[in-house]
This record gives sequence, C-alpha cells and structure tokens, in this order.
Amino acid sequence: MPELSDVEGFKRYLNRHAAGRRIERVDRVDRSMLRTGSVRGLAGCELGSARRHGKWLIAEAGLATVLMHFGMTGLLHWSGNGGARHVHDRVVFVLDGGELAYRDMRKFGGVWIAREARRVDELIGSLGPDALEVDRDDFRELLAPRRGSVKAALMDQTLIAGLGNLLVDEICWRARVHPGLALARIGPERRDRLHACMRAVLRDSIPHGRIPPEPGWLTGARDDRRSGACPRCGTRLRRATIAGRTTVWCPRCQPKR
DNA sequence: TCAGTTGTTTATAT
DNA sequence: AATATAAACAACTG
Repeated sequence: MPELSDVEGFKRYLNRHAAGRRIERVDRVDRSMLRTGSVRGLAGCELGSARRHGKWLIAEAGLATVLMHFGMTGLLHWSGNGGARHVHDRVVFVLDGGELAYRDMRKFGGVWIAREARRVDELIGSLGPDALEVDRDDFRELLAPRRGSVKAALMDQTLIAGLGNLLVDEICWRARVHPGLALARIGPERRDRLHACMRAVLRDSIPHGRIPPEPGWLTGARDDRRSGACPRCGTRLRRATIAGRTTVWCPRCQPKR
C-alpha cells in the first residue's frame, strides 16, 4: 500500500496524534527494524511534526532526525493509553500520552535515526522531486532524456519521488496511455495529459490517505488475482508484468499503438 | 503446496 | 551510460 498518498495519510496521522509530544523511550520490539541501531539521546526530546518526501516520512526529534519507510506493508498505529501491542509492531515510540507504533508485517521498510545531515542525505538524497512539486514544465524536462517505458520512468524514485505501482497504473489509465509504451513515442499532448492525471490522481487520493476503494478507480477493479472490468468502458482489464511489476490496464482505453 | 504480493537494492545482462 | 531483468529481503494470503 504505502505510496505517496498513503504516506501522506501517515504524515497527517502522526501529526494529529504524536507530534509535539515528549519521547519517553523508544522500544525496539524488533531490533533489526531500527536500521541505525541506537536510540540514545531521543528520550526527553520532543517529537517534531512530520514532513514527507516521496514515500519517506521524516520528523525531527531534538538534534536527531527520524526517518521511516513503509516498504510494502508498513503503517503507523497510535494508541492513546496503553493499548495492546500488535504482533507486527516493530519500533514503538513511547510518548507522553500514548504510543506511536511503526508496524510492518513484511519488514521491507524500517526506521532510521540520523544525527547528521549527511546521514539524512545518504538515505533520501538521491530521490527526485516529490511528485506533488512537479509542475508541467518540470515533468517535461524530467522525462525528456528518458528512453524506457512510461511505467519505468514514473516508478523511478530518482526521477520523481512518491509514485508506486498502483498510482502509476492509475495515472496511465486516467491518461489513456499504455504503461508499456516507450517514452519516445509519447508526444507533447499525451505527456501533458500524463502530468495532469498525475496531479489529479494525487489530489483525489490524498484526502483518503490511499487510493480510495470507490467506483471509478482502476485499483478498485484490478482485484488481487484476476483483473476485473474497466470502470470506464467495461472492457476486461489486461494484466502483465511491465517494468518488473504487475501492471493492469484497459486494452481499449489504453491501446499499445 | 505453491504462486503471488503495493518497495528497494544489488547483481547481471543488454 | 542507460535500461532491463531477476533475485533477494520476509511474511502472509488464497
């Protein structure tokens, strides 16, 4: 789940419940998920409000910076007064007034504590601009030198940060662009349409903190196993691996040519 | 039992 | 040099 819209939801969640509270301690329930080892110095600090870059969530805590990545199954969970720990809680920030748990079933994500700007830069310095900050001209300039498929480019975090498999499929579907199409064959019109749809998909999904489970979204029709019908025209959706990821598209709305 | 899974990194191939 | 592909990471679902 965790792509830009999801992490935006986690950001709001952290800021609503946990930001501004004093850190009493940090429990490394699963030691390996605190990727940088020590939590020394955090106790007594105030947890700052979070910002987001791409799929990363970042918050200051005293002189340190806390960074979280949610991998495939990560999320945050707040319990106001001593709620039970969940089996997948990996790192728990025990705060004044409640606990913020970094929960991750599959453990592809993690929590990093950086004490120098250099360390932050090592983690997120290679990311491209956040997808929300990319205007139409930026989009054109970023894509101009790229050679591969639309899907590979939009998924590349060093090009544009925040778009994942589901968002990219959703964007291509709205823009009526086949995700496997080479960028060399995308003219200005379709390129601008991709940009407009990127903005629209983000705008519409961010308030939900996810791609909303509502009619009119491709993701609602893709189903885990078998693809459903195109929400726009009813055509049976196609499914194949493109740029290494399971990709769903409508063969009628998004023709290959 | 086995294939499949929203992300990233690394190695290898083209 | 830039892209593409596959595997690995870990744990669960259908």
